[in-house]
Amino acid sequence: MNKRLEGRAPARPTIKAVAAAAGVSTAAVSQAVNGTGRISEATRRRVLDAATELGWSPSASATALRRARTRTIALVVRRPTDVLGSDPHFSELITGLEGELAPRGYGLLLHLVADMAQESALYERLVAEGRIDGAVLTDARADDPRPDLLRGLGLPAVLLGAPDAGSPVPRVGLGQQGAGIREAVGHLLELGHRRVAYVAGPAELLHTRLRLAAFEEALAGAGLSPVAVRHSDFTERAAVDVTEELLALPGRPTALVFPNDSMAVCGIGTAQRSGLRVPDDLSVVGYDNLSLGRWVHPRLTTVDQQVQRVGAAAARTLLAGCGEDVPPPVLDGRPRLVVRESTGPVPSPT
Amino acid sequence: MNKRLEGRAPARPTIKAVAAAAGVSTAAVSQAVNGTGRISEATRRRVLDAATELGWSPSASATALRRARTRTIALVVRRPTDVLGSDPHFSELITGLEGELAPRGYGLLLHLVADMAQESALYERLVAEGRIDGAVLTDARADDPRPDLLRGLGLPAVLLGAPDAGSPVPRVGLGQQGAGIREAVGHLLELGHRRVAYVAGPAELLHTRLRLAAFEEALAGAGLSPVAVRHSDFTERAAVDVTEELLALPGRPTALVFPNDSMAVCGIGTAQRSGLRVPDDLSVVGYDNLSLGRWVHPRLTTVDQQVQRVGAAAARTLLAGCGEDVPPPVLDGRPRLVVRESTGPVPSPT
DNA sequence: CCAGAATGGTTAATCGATGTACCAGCGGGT
DNA sequence: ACCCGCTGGTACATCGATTAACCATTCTGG
Repeated sequence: MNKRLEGRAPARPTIKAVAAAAGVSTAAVSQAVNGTGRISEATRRRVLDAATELGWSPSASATALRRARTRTIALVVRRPTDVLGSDPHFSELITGLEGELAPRGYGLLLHLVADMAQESALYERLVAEGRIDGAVLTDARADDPRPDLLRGLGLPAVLLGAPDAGSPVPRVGLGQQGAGIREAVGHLLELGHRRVAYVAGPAELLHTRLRLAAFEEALAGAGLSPVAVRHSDFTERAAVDVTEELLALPGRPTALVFPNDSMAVCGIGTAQRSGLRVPDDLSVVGYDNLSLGRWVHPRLTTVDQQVQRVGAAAARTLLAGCGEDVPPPVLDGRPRLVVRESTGPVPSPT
Repeated sequence: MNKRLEGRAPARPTIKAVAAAAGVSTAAVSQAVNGTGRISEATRRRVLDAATELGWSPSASATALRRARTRTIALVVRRPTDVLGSDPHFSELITGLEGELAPRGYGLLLHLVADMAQESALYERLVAEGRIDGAVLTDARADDPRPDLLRGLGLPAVLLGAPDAGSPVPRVGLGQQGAGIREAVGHLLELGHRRVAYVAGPAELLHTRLRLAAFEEALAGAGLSPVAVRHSDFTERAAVDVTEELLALPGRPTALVFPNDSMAVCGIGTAQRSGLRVPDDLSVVGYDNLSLGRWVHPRLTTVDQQVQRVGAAAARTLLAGCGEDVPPPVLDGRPRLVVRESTGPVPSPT
């Protein structure tokens, strides 16, 4: 054993080795593996056997260079500080994406950034370096710079959110985004609630606006208006602060609607801490339908928006945009309320 | 406007374009940006200016091919089914990794697999394709095939867990893994608990064993032994089932220790549902110190193992293994108990 | 029996960047 | 004047795979 060679990475076989082993040219190997060109079934099999024999797979870098395709998709997560609150959301999304990407040999490149400026700069760099074939954009903003940016860069992308034909990049998401919130409000109204408050996400996010509009509209349909609306940054900290503030209001709301489940759980905790019982004294509605909500006490009433399925659909749309031949995604349905234990009849006024 | 060109991706500038713009050869450009070779400061600046002018960055594929380096690290998440329970853990880990990788131009390639067989196969493929420079291994097993596999493949890797000099790949983690659990048991004993049960993670995971050993040892130190020990698969579902079972035991435990915070929260919910008050009737300890635990009711007593810092250290170790010049990670400290509200004095026997 | 078309490959250029080997020019020592 | 060494660059092979263009056989039909 040569000391210098110890711990050295074993040299990977190249297409040349396979060609030599199969007794053909490298071109033949390439054609055999890719199913292009004209190769007899017999040599094709010889080549494939040689390839598996040597444990060869085409070098991703070489292929990427030649074909100008990396088979890599970017997912950039933008989080102001340490917003772990909205993360289970991303876990589900990633699960959905991976389910479609992995079988086709695509990889998911994950990046974390602090703000939109960094995010834009990152896309520019990734494109300039030719590192990715496409990008999944989350957290659509009302005035989102990314679709135009990526279109300008020529990078395929999908934006998560309600479908919209006019967008520079395709949008993928359940239709009738407001439906879940409308259903939630309907549910609360049926239970007799009249004083309902809304904890919203960051005002610049598109879904925040859509849901808030749906919320106000649904209340207005019953001749009511929100007790209060507060925007938040999705942190659990904010959930607690806002909840405390809302519960201290003169005409204390009897029901609270949150923009995600983590916040709803924290809201419940805050209410309980201040001596209120959920749902006896206060009803709480979440959003996302995380598995956590099914097991806490009380079990969380929430809106299921099928993030995982949306992720899968987004992946398919994106792959199609990358020239891949995939069945077009079917994404029917809409956000639906899941009624559990955190909502109940309005407390009788004492 | 030619119809065929509409919507076409704009051609990215190459090193040739930059060379032409600066009036030098491509070799000069390469040397200028890499700081290698012998280039006068004047031309160096001319080249750099031309590069920024054209918005050029070296093609990642070309560089990867030439240098056999991709500047990409893999993180493979293995989850049997849909274990979102342990995911906030990964969010923290990823945050820690990204903090070190991104500034050095490294990307994080994320993959999800169902089991160890798939995970091993995935590494083999990623290496065969030359897609990655290194890998972060989580969830160390007692008899883990990955260190030997990756060493055999010649791929730099780090395994998260207690440092261990004898391992085929470096291990990064807080020392004294059992310290947190020991502290937790000590805390419970001080509160007067004598009947403590332990909900463990999957038996095949190394940290499960370490923590369990620490748990039993700490109890033994007080002349006690666990009321019961149950293994689980980290799902919230399991948390509920196991909790129900433990609470139905003849000599019902007065304290429960869980392997992560999500499960602990679900355990609390289950106890509450069956009419027990936490911590009055039952004390609960979690693990991980997720932000969620700080806000639920009751606030969760848990063990902080600083996943984010461990992630940063792992990234540095890995980068060093990839030949990058990084300051060696410093990872002092140990898992520490964070006492909050979910633990209290043992209920007086009625 | 031969033009013309399949069939089944091969040769060589190419993708974009890197790095070694080489060269032109210039100043200085003798 | 001549050789040496230094500075500042250039030419070209190379990384591993893909692909257009081309060539050698064998069939096919008239």
